[in-house]
Amino acid sequence: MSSRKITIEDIAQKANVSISTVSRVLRKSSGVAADKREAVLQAVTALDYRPNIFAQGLASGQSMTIGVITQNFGSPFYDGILQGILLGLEKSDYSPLFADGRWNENIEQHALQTFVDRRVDGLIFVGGQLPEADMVAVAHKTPLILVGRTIASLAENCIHIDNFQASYEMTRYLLEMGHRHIAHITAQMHYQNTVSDVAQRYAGYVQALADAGITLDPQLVVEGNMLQQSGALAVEMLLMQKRPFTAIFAANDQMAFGARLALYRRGIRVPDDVSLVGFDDEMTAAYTIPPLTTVRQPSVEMGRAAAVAIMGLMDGQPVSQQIFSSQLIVRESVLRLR
Amino acid sequence: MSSRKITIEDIAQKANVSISTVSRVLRKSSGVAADKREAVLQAVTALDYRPNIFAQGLASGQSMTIGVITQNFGSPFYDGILQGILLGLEKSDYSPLFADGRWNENIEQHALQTFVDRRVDGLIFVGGQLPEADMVAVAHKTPLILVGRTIASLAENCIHIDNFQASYEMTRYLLEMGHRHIAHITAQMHYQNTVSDVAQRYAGYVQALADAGITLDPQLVVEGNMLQQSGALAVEMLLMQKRPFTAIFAANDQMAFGARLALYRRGIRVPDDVSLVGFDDEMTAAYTIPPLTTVRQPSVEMGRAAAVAIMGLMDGQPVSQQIFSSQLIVRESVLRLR
DNA sequence: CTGTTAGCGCATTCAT
DNA sequence: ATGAATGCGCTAACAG
Repeated sequence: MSSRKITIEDIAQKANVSISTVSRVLRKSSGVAADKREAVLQAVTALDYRPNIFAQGLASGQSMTIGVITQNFGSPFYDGILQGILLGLEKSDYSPLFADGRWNENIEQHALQTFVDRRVDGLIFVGGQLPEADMVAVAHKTPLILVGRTIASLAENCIHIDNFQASYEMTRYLLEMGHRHIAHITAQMHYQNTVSDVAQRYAGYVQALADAGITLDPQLVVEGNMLQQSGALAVEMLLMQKRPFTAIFAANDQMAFGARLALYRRGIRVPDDVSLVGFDDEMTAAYTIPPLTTVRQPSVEMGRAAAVAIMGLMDGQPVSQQIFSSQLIVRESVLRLR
Repeated sequence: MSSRKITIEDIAQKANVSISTVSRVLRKSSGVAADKREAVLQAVTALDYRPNIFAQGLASGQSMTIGVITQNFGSPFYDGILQGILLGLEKSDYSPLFADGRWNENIEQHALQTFVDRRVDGLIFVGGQLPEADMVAVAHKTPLILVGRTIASLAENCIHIDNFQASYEMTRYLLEMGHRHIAHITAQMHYQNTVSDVAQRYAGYVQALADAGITLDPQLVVEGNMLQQSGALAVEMLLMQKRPFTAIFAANDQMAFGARLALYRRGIRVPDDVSLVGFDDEMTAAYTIPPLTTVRQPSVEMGRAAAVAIMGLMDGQPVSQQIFSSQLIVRESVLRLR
């Protein structure tokens, strides 16, 4: 039912030029007489010509695709980044290819291999588990940008916020609201993908307390795994210790949600009895009861920046490290102590 | 720094066979002498040969990719489906290509065009806005599977739950709990020949009421757009009408979250003053205050089924419609009326 | 069973 | 500025 695929040759004929001329105007390359260019363009639309991407790739070596390796479709923060990447690439000629590493190094490695096979022109890692050495090796062969993860030797290629600073500010906020006993729900610091982020958030919390002349109470620091349920467990642990506290600072919103539920189960009111804050400003944070005070990372903007950066890299432009600023989102989950 | 790309020819030489023999063993096609096959395989691993996907595509016309058009990275339900698709494709030779239609027909159309240009071998739509006619036209040219949306003339290609039934059961549940005035937050149900999921949910609600001998009060049905905020607005509208109701059934969890917040703002307790239920069982539904009663769709399984189905289609196997069963998840957001 | 050959559609020298 | 020719790496007849 479908008419034969129309090729560059068809339009060359219709425009009374050679195929190379057609190729030229399509590739926007060197000068072509205005009239001929016009004729070509006309033929293109007239015949609804669609270049064969395989032929293009074969002949040029470029795929016009950029590979994006994420860790978890469904994680609001990461999804924001994906949206940003999509937006950033929207009006370019590049298409993104996505893969989900699922927090698993082997799967990630496999995804990477697939991308290499598919000859992606550029690579964006959103988070990631691969060892630094591997990343450096990859960066050596393919333009690469990292979002939400920082690797010292690839600092130029990283896009992220200052987690230490953001955490410091959040803790300061709590202190200013009169809180003195602030619990912190963190996560394994050696869990690679989140290591830097979480560790820095912990460090910011510690520093803010220190600067306020408050001695850190190790018992008020409990460890979760970034998922909701662990936030609930963390609260249980906190409660069991019978160590008084008036506020809980969870290293991410998901754990804050879990904490919120555990408090509810215990009949502990938020923020009346205990204040609660998170980190990430997930979509639902604004719709929890009460709305959660948290830190917003400009994920969409970061994603878009990643897209722009990778295109720059592929164009051979030098890239510079980009640190975005975060924003403290004050909502109603914190009580001001008198 | 990179040694010349090694091609099929290199391994042909090293294995002392012709390139076509190499191609044969790689393509797993017709018989090849065991020893030669072995030699080829050995050479392949020895040289770490990677077929050029463009050349393959150009010569064979196949891209070994399947395009997935979703509507919203970040929506838990859809993301579950994506995960399932990823799982289902994992050990096949196909790679998924993703695009986000963002509930916008134009963007979706654009994504589709991109996929066509990239010569995807199959297409999976997760939800979608495209008119039925377009979908049928597409299905005519490319194997296609639809998840989370039902189109009558493409019934065989659809994977979904029985939304009518699930909604009916949810409404029955509310009725059994003693509720008589049940408000429903729905969404636009456009496209004449297409009964959207939302429309079916509405229908199930209506039918359950009818079967219980209750006259539908049109004022208790308000329309949102599936996003949180619209759920909040819906509640405001409901409240303004001063029509009494004891329960709210939102067509999806996101709107239920919004509704929850609006109720909180008005000082209306859940479930003490009004019960609230949603649909989809999003991740956070279990962590809202109080935990939300909702309907679970087996999204991951559905995604996997989609992957299997599309591969079957591409193999020319006949496909049969698949209806998954949903599950009513009873949590604490519903009060039993005496 | 296996080698030879002819394209697949386009980018790119190389001439003109 | 433009046309002709070459080849990208591989698959698929086509012969043996």
